[in-house]
Amino acid sequence: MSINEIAKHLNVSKSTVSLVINGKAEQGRISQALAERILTYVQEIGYKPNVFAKSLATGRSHTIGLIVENISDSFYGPIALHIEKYLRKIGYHVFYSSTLGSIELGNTIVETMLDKKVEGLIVCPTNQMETSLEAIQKQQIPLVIFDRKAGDMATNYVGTDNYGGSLLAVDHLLENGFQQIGLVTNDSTQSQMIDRLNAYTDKLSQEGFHATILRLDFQADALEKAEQIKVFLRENPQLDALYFTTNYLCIAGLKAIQALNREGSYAIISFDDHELFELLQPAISCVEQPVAQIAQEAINLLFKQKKSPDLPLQQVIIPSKLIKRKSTC
Amino acid sequence: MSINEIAKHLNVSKSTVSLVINGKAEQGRISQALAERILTYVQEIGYKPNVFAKSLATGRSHTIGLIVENISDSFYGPIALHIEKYLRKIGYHVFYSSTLGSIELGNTIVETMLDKKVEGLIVCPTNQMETSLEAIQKQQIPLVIFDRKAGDMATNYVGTDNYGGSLLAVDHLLENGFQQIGLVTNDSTQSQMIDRLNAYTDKLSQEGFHATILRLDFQADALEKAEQIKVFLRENPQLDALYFTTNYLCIAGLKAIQALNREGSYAIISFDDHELFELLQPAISCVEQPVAQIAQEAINLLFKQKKSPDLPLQQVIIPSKLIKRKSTC
DNA sequence: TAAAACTGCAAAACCGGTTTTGCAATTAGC
DNA sequence: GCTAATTGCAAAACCGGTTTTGCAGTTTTA
Repeated sequence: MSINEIAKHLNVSKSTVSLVINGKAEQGRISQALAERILTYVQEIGYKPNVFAKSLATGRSHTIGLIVENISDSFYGPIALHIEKYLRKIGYHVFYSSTLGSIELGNTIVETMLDKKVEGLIVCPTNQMETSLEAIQKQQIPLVIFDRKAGDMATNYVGTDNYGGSLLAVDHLLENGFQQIGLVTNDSTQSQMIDRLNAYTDKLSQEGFHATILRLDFQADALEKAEQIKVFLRENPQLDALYFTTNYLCIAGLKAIQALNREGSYAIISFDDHELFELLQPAISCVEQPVAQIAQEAINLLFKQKKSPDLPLQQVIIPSKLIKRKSTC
Repeated sequence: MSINEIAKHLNVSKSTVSLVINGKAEQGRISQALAERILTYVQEIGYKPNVFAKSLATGRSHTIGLIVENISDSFYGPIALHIEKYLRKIGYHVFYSSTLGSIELGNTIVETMLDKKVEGLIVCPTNQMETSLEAIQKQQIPLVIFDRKAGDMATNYVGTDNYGGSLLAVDHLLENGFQQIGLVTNDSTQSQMIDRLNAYTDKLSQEGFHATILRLDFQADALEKAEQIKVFLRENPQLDALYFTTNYLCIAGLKAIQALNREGSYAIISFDDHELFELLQPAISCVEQPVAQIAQEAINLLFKQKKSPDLPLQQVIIPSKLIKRKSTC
């Protein structure tokens, strides 16, 4: 059933029907009697306007795009949930895509999202995504970056205080008397990883302790990572504590420790919480990122920019929290 | 830049441009020389057809909808990842939505997905979703249900062999000498839960053992569930083994056990694996659902129906696998 | 009481594509 | 050498909405 057929059936013009349906009867000077007749009929047949035609005429898609590294990850999943839940309430739909850290994929994903005419994008950028992101800004499409910065581009941004959170982790280990702290991170140049790493090296050099760092291949799978961690642990028998810069690295590390039968030999702390960390023996302390808050701030920024495109770009840094799970650590 | 402007600039008609762009130059009897001239210009200016206009004209959205219970869950997340990854390759985009088990939400989500003109739907149904699902079928939109059945509706369906998988779990406990097996499930009437429960009660009654069942409020949060499990464990001190019908119930159960200081007192098995189950002490055995395979089968069924709408509806049951993680259990 | 303003709606223009039809010019067929 | 078929493209119709304009008929205003 189209608006044309409705108009024909009621012997009115389709412009009249359109105005009435969209609550613009008054502005279109349609009499109340006619408006009611139209509304009644529309209700009766359960008319739903064709979304393609509507979008074509209005230029609006009521859709936003969410680009994350991996939707099945325990950090991005809850963010995706929150975003969709909130946006649905205000009449938006969400396209999602996972870059899996691939530069190439990241760029094509941005391109196809733009082709789909999303009204806004919330993006966890891959490396070298700047050109694509600039294309978004050039098209005046609201954009919020989260989790890590996109090079040194000026964008709206939401993230946790990675440096500060990382300091909390290192301090916590030091306060509990651990001095041989190994850091396990990946080799990416992403800002959040750099920040976490820097806090560690700064603090250790400041205290006069030795920094022992393992940089894992970002693209390696979990098994390979665990293998490399095993080698690292064997080569550094002096370590009494391990700091993992993300939870999936920590999981790989725990598997490595288990494989070496060294359970309980290390004080362990991780950036990012995980559902089961509190159930492990001993439980794993961590620096927690407030996921719902990150998601909500991203939405806020996005709609702020939509409302006032000329507002200056904003950076929101959310403090992270230390969760202590053991007495010894 | 619109197709009209291109046509004007090249002094040709827009129909010619459209035919050439869509590779129908031959069928439209456009000379190769003109076709090349058009293609060159189109490339030069980087023209992208307006997706709204294209969809309006063709009736196609190249979009499918994915409705799950919770996108951030460790079962649905990987399914969402796989579906999006695969569909992107063949030029489709994916809208997602989480029902969170709410009947009301489930129905409105289906409605808005239909309004968006998705070309297909992959749905993990809530209770009482039948009317909405029938609306989908009436509109001839390809539909695949997964994880659980939608009442006794005839639909395409993909799921694991819940009864068989559940038998594997119970058998495994029995084979290892445990005879006082408690079952922790939720109170939903969803088919997959019923199947898992039935395998348990059937097997126990067949072996002449007593069934001890806790049905948790489906909507309760994790903390409440853990509390109820604590009560259950206190009231049933005879239990030597626990079978949880999903991994999140198992997690709640582990927390309850920890709170009661009864670690190691039970043989534990769970339906659905979890990233960290293998790291726990003792590690948790489970019945694993092959997530990627479920996702791929759902896609296959969807596109089969798209291709041949009159094909009979299909049910694909994928065998589940027992993962043994301890010597004692 | 004639010009001005307002009322209530239809008609038209527009959004940007796809697909069918039509028509002059050329080629083929006999 | 005249008709029929084919070529190469333009023009028109269509998808289904929104928004602006136009135009009688009525009511106000001076």
